[in-house]
Amino acid sequence: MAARKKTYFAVLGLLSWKPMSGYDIKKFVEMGISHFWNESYGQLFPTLSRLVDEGLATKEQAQGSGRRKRFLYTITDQGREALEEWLRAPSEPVRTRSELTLKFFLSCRRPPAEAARLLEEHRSQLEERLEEYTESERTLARAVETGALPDEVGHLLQADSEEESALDLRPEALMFYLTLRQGILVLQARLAWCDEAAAALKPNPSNLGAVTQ
Amino acid sequence: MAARKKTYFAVLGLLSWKPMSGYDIKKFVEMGISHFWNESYGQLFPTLSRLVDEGLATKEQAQGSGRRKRFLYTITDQGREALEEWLRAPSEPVRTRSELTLKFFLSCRRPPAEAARLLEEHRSQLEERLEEYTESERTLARAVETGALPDEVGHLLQADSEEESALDLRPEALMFYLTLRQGILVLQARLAWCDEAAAALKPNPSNLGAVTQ
DNA sequence: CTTCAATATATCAAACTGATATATCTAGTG
DNA sequence: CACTAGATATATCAGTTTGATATATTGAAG
Repeated sequence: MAARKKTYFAVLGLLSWKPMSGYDIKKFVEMGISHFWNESYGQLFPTLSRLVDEGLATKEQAQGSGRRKRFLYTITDQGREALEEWLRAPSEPVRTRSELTLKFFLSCRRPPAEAARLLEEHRSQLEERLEEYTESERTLARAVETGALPDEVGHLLQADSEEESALDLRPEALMFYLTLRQGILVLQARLAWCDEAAAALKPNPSNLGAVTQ
Repeated sequence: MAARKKTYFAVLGLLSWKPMSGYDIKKFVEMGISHFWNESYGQLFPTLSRLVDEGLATKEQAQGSGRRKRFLYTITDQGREALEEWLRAPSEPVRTRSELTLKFFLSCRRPPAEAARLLEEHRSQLEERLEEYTESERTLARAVETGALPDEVGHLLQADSEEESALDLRPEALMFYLTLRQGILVLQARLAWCDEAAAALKPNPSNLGAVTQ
């Protein structure tokens, strides 16, 4: 047997916010919460079918833009119960697989330039992401007070019925903001590590003091 | 098609340090580098077979403790070439799936106590790990200067031939130390986030100033 | 002398990834 | 107006990874 059906409950959780299609969910995860979660189509569609089979969600045909087919999935009461149970259950710690850290580690007995190069690659990867996150952070900090989420995720959460009063999305905005802050803090920590590691590997190891603090 | 054979090259990389058995590799990863990497038996044994099939490693029967069967895998020249190529190739960024962060995010419209409880669970999970890491850090900081790695990993790296002069493992110790530092910095960042998030969710949101910095 | 933990290899179902196939509609370009 | 690129939308598949378990031997502790 394998694993704990993370996708299964993740999807259920997202449906508890709003009925969505498979495509919507993918976009939502990608645009909104990719710093701490991810889903692939290959897992998404089978999972949605399974949720329907097991009575935790319902599937209905909806209007896609134009004449495209589009299936909206809605959580059921039974689904909400299952979700709550999962929310209360103990959670797995994060498992990380960092290819760059592994390569760095392995470069131990190789020319010193190699470790340095890997740290540079690592740093530039992190900086690129940090820039994106910092950009989002500004938008979200405003959204926490106004409820105006960026459209990529906002349009999925807004009430679809025409004239209805717009939902107040400030609670959601706060969650987007806070979880993004986590992403930023972790990135900054990783960047700080790059500095530390680079310093420790500098040709002249006057660093030995620094290394042991 | 899927993926980039990370296990394949990870195993090859570890074998480039020292010939090992499947069990050794598992233990090495678990004891030594689990803060940034992990491998499961289910992937390890098939991968080892494949490395042998493709000429990147050789398999030979060796003496297990007592009369147990034990297979030692040794990297070949072709293996070293393939490894170097991989080391130079661009690397995938880390993808994280944090169950606790997801639950926290989803708890948006639920009783506030729930988000608080999840943050507490998160914090205690992180603190537990941080304690272990901090313990290791002390040992490794010493090992950086003496080369005396903790036995769990050290015995795998020491020359097996009886009277041979012991290898100087200080370069390896430095890598263990530095990558562990990464793990510590990231844990600390996550803990700092728990504080930040808890503060932002405190009943009286005099935090709005704090939230927007 | 028995039971427990460590050593050691191996396999499997289930979960997950990354790529790709298919098709429709929208907007912009020449 | 025709063409094309990109967004919308569902779906599948091979390859990768996980977590659990099966099996067997040995060493140490009680």
